[in-house]
Amino acid sequence: MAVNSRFAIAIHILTMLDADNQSPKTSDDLAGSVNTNPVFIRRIMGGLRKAGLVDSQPGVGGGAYLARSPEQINLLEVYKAVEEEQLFSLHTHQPNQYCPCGSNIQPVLQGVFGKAESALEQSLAETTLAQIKQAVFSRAKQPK
Amino acid sequence: MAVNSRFAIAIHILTMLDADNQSPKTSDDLAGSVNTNPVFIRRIMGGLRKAGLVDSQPGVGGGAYLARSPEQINLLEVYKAVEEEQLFSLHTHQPNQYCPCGSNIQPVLQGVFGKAESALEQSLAETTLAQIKQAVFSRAKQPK
DNA sequence: CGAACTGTAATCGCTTCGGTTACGAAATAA
DNA sequence: TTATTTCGTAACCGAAGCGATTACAGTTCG
Repeated sequence: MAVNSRFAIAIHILTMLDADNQSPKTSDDLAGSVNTNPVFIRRIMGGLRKAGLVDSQPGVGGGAYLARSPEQINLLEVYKAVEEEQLFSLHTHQPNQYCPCGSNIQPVLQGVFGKAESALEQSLAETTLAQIKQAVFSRAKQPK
Repeated sequence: MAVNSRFAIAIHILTMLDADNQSPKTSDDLAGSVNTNPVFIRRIMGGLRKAGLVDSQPGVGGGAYLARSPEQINLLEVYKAVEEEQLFSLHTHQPNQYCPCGSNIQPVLQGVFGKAESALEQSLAETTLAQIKQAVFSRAKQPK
């Protein structure tokens, strides 16, 4: 597991909010569907809120709800909301600068890694939250 | 850092081997350029050997060398030689099967994650080891 | 006010990562 | 044959990240 589970959980959460945007969902409700604890949900929600994807309200009857229409949320935004670091690691220690290879390989790696990461991100950008909900609930209606 | 540094190190190693394929390179030589320890190099070499990208020989004058021409090695092969797991993690615990969302979201996620991972892999497949060497050593010849 | 929420900090056990030591096997040199 | 060099692999260590859990202050509603 290279990319942690927060991304998958975030999509799960947003799909739940999209499925019924009439009343806010508590972190307890969501944790019940994800099968984890409410604090983990609220931590992920923090990133989603900073990114402007959800809002939430404390107090009785409070909870989280989508801040935008699901057609206007794509998976790349969700990804960036919960994953900050760049995908590929370079060397943990700086390579030998007296070696012609060691002193020049890192910029070259940055180039190919950046290109590959862009390809991944573009793929994620092609799917919206609305499409996810549609896929999930059309599966739900089918007989197993 | 999501994808560990082994991938970057593997490319570094292979570039070193490509730069001079006349005599085998010891894990000590390579560790000196990467700036790490020889055991770590040999561990990575194990994956590259299993994938048929390098061969190695023990004993005096031994070491590692490319098993194929650098034009016939692309970065996707290197990636798969050193990274086994799939890129995106799903839920750590199975989601609630009594929730219509929880019981259907994982296959949907598999779909979009697989598509994104394929886009990344295709991008990696477009670059060969020969191109990496060319980029590194054309940089090395330029004045800083 | 009291109950039901959120937001966040602190801590814990587990796993992975990379560094290190150790040692047996293979190949060459003398 | 013996000594030396090198690989291959296992074992262990410390550091870091992940997700679970407890705790608690702040906010909102009835």
